[in-house]
Amino acid sequence: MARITGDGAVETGVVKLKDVALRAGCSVATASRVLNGHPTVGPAEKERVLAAAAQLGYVPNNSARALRSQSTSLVGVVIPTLDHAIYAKMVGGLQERLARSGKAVIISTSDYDLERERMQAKLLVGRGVESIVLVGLEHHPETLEYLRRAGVSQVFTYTCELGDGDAAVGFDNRLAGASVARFLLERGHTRFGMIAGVTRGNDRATQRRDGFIATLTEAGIQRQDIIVVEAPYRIENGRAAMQSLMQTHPRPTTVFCGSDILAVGAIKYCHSAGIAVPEDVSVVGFDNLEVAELVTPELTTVDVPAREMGEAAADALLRLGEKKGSFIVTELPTRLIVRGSTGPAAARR
Amino acid sequence: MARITGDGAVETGVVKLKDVALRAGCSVATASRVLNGHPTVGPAEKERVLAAAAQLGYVPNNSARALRSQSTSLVGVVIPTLDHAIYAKMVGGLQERLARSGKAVIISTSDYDLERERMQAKLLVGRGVESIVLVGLEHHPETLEYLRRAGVSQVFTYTCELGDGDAAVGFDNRLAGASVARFLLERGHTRFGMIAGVTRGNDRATQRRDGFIATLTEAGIQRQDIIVVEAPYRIENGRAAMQSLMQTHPRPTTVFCGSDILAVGAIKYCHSAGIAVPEDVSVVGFDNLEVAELVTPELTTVDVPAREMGEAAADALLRLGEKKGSFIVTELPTRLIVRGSTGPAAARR
DNA sequence: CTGTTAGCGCCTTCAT
DNA sequence: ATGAAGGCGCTAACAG
Repeated sequence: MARITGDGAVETGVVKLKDVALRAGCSVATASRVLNGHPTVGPAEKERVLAAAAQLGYVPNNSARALRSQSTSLVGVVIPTLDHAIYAKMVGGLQERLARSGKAVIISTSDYDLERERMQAKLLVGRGVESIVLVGLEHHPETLEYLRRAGVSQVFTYTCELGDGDAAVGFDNRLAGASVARFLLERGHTRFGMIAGVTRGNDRATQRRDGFIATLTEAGIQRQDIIVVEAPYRIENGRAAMQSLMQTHPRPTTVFCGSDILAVGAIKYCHSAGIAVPEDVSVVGFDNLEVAELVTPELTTVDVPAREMGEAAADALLRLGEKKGSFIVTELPTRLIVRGSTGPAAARR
Repeated sequence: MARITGDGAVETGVVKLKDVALRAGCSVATASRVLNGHPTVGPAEKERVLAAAAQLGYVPNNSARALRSQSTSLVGVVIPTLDHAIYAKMVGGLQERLARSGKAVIISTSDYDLERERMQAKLLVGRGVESIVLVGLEHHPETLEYLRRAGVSQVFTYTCELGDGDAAVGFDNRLAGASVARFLLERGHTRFGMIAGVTRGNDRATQRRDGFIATLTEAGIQRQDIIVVEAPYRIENGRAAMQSLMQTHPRPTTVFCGSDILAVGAIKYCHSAGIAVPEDVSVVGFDNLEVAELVTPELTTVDVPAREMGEAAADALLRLGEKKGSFIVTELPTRLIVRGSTGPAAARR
C-alpha cells in the first residue's frame, strides 16, 4: 500500500517523524520539538510542522518514544480477580481517572497468589509501567524490592498502612472488623462465629478477623465463644462454612462474614436448614455489594468505597509522579450499613 | 541504589540483555537467541544464559523489543463499564488467556457511548495496540474505518455477526430473545411485558428485544398485548419500570428483562407492592449473574458465558495474528435456566 | 532558534 | 555455532 505523495516521496504504511520533517522542510529534531510542545521554536516553522503532521495523519510511535525517553505513561494494576465487583469497580475508577491524565492502564490478575502477583509485576515492569497499583499491604518481598529497583512507584489499595509502598489508599480493615464486633456486642450477642476469607497472603482478611476477635476478647468474651473458619470468597463456600458453624454446640448467635459473597451463602444455608435470620442467628457481611440489598433479609454489611478507592489511587499515583520520593496515605471511610439480617441476640436454648 | 554483583558489575535499576550476556560470558546476540528459542545455539551456552537470566531476574524491555520487531504484543479492549460483572468477567478471561501468549491488555471504558468508544479506540491505537476487542456489532463507522487504516484487527464480542469486523465471538442475541418468548408461550402466557436495556447504540439490547417481539407476533400475539419499556441497567430502574408495567390494564402475565440487574429490580418492586412472583407475574432475566440464585424466588434467566467469551476472543485474536486477513466467527451457546421466577400464566382477572 | 549527533534495548543480518 | 554491527523511531544533548 505504498502511495505517492504530493512532493514525490514514496510512503509505505505508517508515517514517521522523518516524513513530517521532510514535508515541513525542517529537521526531525525541530519537528519533534513542535510536536512535544517545546517552546523554543519559531512560529512559522511550528505552523508548517503542525500542518504537515495533520495532513499526513502522523501518529507517534510510542515504543520508540518510550524507549528513548524512558517514560511510557503506562500504569500497571494487579488485582486478585476481575470476577469480584469490588476489584473490578476499583479498576474502573482508576482507569477513568487516569485516562484524563493521558495514562493508560494495563491490567493483570493474581488469583490471590502472591507468587503470581510477583510474576505479573515483573511483566508489567517489562511493559514499561511507571507505577503499579497493588491490592493490600502484604506482598512478596521480592516484588517490592524489584519494583523499587526498577524505579516503579507502588500504590497499595484496600489498606491505609503504607508498609513498604509509596502510597496507600484504603481503609483500616482492623478497625472495620472491630466496628462490627462492637455493633454485635451492643446487640447483646454472646457467642460469635466468623467466616473469614482465606487469610494466608491476604492481609485484608487477616486484619478484619483480628480486629473482630480482639475487640470481642477485650470486651470479655471468652475465646471459646468465638469460632472462626476460613473460606475462599465463593457463595458455595459460605454455605458450607455456615453449615459447619451451625452444627457446633452451643451455636453462635451471630456470624460475621469477611465478604458479602460468603454472607449470602451463609444466609442461603440458613434458608435451606430452616434457621431464621436474624431470629436464630444474625449475619453480617462485608463490601456492601449490590446483592446485599437483594437477599432476604437484606444484609447488614460494611460499605467499601471501591470506585472511590480507584480514583484516589489514581490521584495518589499522579501526585507521586510530581514529587518523586514522597509518601501518600489516603484513608477512606467505611461505614456499617445496618439492615434486616441482624437483630438482638437469639434467646439461649 | 546501585549495587555490586558477584562478578563486580555495577547495576542500576533494571537488568538488561547485556547484563545477562555478561554474566553468561557470551555476546548479547547469543543471549537474545537463547531467550527467543532460536535453535542454533550450543546446549552449554544455552544453559548458562538461561541460568544467568534467571539469577538476575531478567525481564525483556518491551519498548525496545516492539521498536525493533515492529510488534507491541498489546491488545486493547473497550467495554461499556467495569461495573457490570459480565464485562469484567469477559475481560478477566481475555486477559488471562492472552497473558499466556505474552500479550498484555490495555483496558478502557465507553459507558455505552459509541462516541466515547471511538475516542478510546484512537487512544489505544496511539498506544500501539495490534488488535482491539469491542463489545457488540454496532459501532461508530469512523471507529472501524480508523482501526482498519491503522492495521488494527477488530474482534467483536457479545455478537456472532461479523459485520465490519475481523472476528465475532458471542451468541445470537435475537435467538436468545426468541427462546425466551417461546418458553413463555409454552407456559401459556398471553400478555407480555419487556424491560429492555437502552437500545440506542446497543445492538445486543435491540436484538434481544426484536427477537422476543418477533417470535411473539409470529405466534399470533397482538402487538397491543406486548408492552415494552427501556431502562438503563440498574436495579432502581428495573424497579421503576416494573412499577409502570404493573400499572397497565390489563397487566402482563410475564415480564422479560434485558438483564438480571433489571429483573431483580422488578422482583424487588413486586415484593414491595404485594405482587406474587410467579403466581401473579412471571419474570425472566438475562445474563445469569450470581444474583439470579440469590433472589427469592430464584430467577429464570439466560446464561451468558462471559468468561468463555473473553477466552474465545483471545483465541480468535491470536489466530487472526497468524493468518492476516482472515475472518473468524465463534458462536457460543446460551441456554435458558429455568428457576422459580416463572410459572404458568396467572389466572385472568 | 535550528540542525547534527548519539544513543535508548533489542533483534537480525552478516561475517567468522 | 557464535560475535560484531547496524538500525527500528524517537528525543535530548550539544553545537552552531
